[in-house]
Amino acid sequence: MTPLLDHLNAPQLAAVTLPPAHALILAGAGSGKTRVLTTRIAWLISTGQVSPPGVLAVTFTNKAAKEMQSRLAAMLPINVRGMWIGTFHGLCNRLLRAHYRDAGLPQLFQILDSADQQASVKRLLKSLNVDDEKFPPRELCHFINAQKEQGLRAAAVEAWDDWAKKRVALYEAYEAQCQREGVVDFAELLLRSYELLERNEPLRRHYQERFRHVLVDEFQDTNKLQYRWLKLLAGGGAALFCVGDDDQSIYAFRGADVGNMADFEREFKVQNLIRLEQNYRSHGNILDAANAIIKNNPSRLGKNLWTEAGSGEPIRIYESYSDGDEARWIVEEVRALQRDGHTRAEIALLYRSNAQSRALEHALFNAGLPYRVYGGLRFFERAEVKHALAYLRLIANTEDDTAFARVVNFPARGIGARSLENLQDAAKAAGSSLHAAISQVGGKGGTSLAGFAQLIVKLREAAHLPLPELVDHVIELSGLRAHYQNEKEGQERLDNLDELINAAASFVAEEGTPNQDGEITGEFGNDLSSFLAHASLEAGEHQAGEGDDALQLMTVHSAKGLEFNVVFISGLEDGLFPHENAVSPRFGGHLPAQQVGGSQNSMNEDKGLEEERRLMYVAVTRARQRLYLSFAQTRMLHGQTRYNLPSRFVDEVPEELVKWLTPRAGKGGFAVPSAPTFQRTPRRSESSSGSGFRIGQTVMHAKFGLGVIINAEGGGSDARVQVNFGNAGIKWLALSVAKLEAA
DNA sequence: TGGGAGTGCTTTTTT
DNA sequence: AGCACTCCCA
Repeated sequence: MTPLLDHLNAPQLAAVTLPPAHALILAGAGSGKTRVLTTRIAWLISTGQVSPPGVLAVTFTNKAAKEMQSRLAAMLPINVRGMWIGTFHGLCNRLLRAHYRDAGLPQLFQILDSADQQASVKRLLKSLNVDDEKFPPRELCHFINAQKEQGLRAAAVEAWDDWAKKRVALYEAYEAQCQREGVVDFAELLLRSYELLERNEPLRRHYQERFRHVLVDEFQDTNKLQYRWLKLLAGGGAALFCVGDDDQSIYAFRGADVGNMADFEREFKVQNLIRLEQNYRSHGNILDAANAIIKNNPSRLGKNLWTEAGSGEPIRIYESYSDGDEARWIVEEVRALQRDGHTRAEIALLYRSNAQSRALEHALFNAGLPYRVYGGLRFFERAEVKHALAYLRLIANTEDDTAFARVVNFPARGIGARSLENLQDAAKAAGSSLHAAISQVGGKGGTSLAGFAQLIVKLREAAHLPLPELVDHVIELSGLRAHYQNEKEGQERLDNLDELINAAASFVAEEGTPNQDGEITGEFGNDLSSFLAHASLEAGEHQAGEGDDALQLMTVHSAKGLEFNVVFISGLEDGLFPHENAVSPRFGGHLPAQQVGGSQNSMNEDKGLEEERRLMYVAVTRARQRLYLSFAQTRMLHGQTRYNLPSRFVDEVPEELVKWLTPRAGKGGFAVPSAPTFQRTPRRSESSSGSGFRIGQTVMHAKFGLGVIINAEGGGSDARVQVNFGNAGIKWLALSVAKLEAA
């Protein structure tokens, strides 16, 4: 056998060497999914079953795409850069650049990221005099994207009442605006290339015949449109090889549809369904805990992870009085781990929502422990960088109103709201871009607007410069550099602008097209245009301190795909994790009435809870050697102290796998008595101490079960307490009536 | 034009 | 509580 296939286990080997037919690979966490995917491609190519151009491999993140590429490069003696391996959006961009005319786009079309899209919608609402209270840009974007992800253009969207009709009209107007400006948003990349292939038969044939093997990573995260896109591309007899894990589907909230897995199996009559269940990452106890948790989800394709590694250490569970105490305990534990030889970078602190990082950061900072928080602003999303990019976008395309509006008066050059309004009116009347409208609003010499027009002309004259020099030039001439030099805290921003020049230089070095005298070459247009696409499609993972030995702080969502020797999952409290909004969804207020009521609601609740449980499953399976779970009785959230019950997910971990670091909590209740410092005098009464209860105490009610006292008022025979019963809700109870017992 | 005060929001997020 | 955003005034 080829060395390629060495060290694969039986199901992995079976998956890698499947005949060219459709296949669904159910790959559990840590089961070697990327390995199977890349080895499959390498095997197909090295055995001559397909040539590199015949392969299309899709992932969701740039990181995953790069990982796949570098692994392939190590396995194959060929240049893998020419292969079609990338993200859905990256590949669609590639397709549209190559066939921009057929797709009805200008050659140098620009890509709007989510922030650009929102700005664009906002500008649209303003120009149409639409009340943005009634149609919040954020929500409108969400609506537009959701339609596109269903494959629906405005004309195809059904609307019954005036409000819905208006929304659809705005969708249409937004489309027209984007088309005029020559920009596309993320969802548009997908939809536009889908339509291109669907409507253009020769082109579709071409690609269908070209791609013999289509491979998909993280298939459970695909949305409806992505699945249709795949079906279309594989429609010419290509073998569709989908790898995914329904138990790790945690993005339904943004349109991912696990149902695609079952649909794929049915629609393609998939004969080859292979389960990768041997886990190479975690010790047995951790896997057993994960299996036990996920088993509570009724709708699964079914899978049970196992390992040859020993059972390892027990799962450690810690109960604390407050979020602050929890954080301080973690600090102590991390110090102990360090003494035992663990490096900080191999320890992850996971939490359900970003707000929870504050307490952790506070404790880590005070303890002087280096840490790194993932998920903040990324490089290309920084304001100063976006400003510079906006100038660059105007060089590539003066019609780009989003870019124009962003920098027309930044740095300030005396173009106020008044003159901008006039300009927008003129542009609207003439159906032109803001830039083109300058000449119409007395943009003759002398005015500030004319000065800006002059600036753009000058910048465009420099377009022939090598990209890094062009970027430098733009930063200088636009006045951005001077602006930040004058700013007190501007140094970091200046550094970022310099970093942008570096980014341009390395981009050209790695992916640039040969570019003589500014001529447009290659399928991506020129360097400038492809660099701008790169900036939109890859917001820039790299952050300061990447290589440092620092604790890794992130949400469970961002931890997907990663692994660590030691994992802490903190904030395991009902309401937080599972999140209350997922379990009892608050409806946005614009849904048809019938969707809010009865069975729909509980169905939504189940769906929500199941996704939360998958999230917990993802969190648990990040750990290799040691897993800590922790929860706190009180937590500061949104400026208020909350009293939560332990997460039901804690109860779902089998007792025999657990080592309690604090006295074991009862099912759904607390074990550790509240700290003595927790004597709070209720605001509207002297005290409720005469009743024998105190705030924070866990109590038992005959009907509602276990709960925590979160507030009290009145006194003596009139004493009332507010109790959080978790599932049963939060209730005010009169102590003289309700039969409450200390639990 | 820019800063200070007032207001409202707050799950998860890649591209 | 903290942050982003808006509005208003000097």
